[in-house]
Amino acid sequence: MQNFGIGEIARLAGVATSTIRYYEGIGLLPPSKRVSGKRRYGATILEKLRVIRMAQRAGFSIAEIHTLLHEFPANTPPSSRWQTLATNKIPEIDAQIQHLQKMKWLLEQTLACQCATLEACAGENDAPCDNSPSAP
Amino acid sequence: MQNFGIGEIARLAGVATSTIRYYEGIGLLPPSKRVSGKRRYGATILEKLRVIRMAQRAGFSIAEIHTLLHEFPANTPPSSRWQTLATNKIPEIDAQIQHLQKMKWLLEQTLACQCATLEACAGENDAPCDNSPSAP
DNA sequence: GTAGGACTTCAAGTGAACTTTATGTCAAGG
DNA sequence: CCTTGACATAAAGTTCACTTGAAGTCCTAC
Repeated sequence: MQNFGIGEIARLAGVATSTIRYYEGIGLLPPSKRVSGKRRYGATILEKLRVIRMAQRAGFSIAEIHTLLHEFPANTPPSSRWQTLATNKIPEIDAQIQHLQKMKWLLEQTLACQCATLEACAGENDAPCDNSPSAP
Repeated sequence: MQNFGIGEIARLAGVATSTIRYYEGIGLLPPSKRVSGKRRYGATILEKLRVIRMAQRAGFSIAEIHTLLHEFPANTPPSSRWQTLATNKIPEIDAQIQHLQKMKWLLEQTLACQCATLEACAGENDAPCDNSPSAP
């Protein structure tokens, strides 16, 4: 069953081989079986990579995914793991959506503007929100 | 009129002095007048900094702000400048909003899930969208 | 005259998530 | 026997928008 080389896994999972090695290096994936020095994988690695990618797409950082995968007591059911992280993440996502909607509103305002100078634009249209990426 | 030191401007504008020097270094702000080697500013710098901050909050990168400020023909009215960039930016923002909404949906799905393993979760809930930050 | 504070420059560091590079090993094919 | 290609490691590079550090200048106050 342990039949795939890293290149094949990378192609099947749609990631770079360097990414897989990197994940292993930071402990996101467990050290793989080796055959004469080379990594050999079974199909389960694909599911693990899919979990990682799904979590990334859900907005989790690598550090958070590490928590999700490895920092719960061994018998914690996945639903609890997700819930712990997701209940914190959803308000973050809501805040980001709000911020983007204010950005969009601001741009639509300025599209309609006829200010004589950029400075005048800035003066008339206040900052869209306090969720600026640069805000503390 | 050219009465403010960089520290005072930084306090008034709510940015760090290093940020102002950095902006000048990359050409986002013009080289300032010097008095015995030290930067001296008039009040217009505050408006320039406000334009920059507004543009950042509207989602523009430093490079895009540079375009906005310095890479149009000198007589281009500000409304045209904004429009050129904003019409490209708004669809980007829409895409980001969509992506975040799908992330939220995905998290809500997994909150309700009872999968036995994380891998099962990943298998049942497909990737939220093709707008992944890691997508090409 | 010296201590303090604000300023100067230039170079290097930060963080996230990888990618790229340099160098080396290994088995298979011609 | 030799080349090719996939793999290995370790270290350094990438991007963005700054920040931090080191070393020095300048003016004011005591």
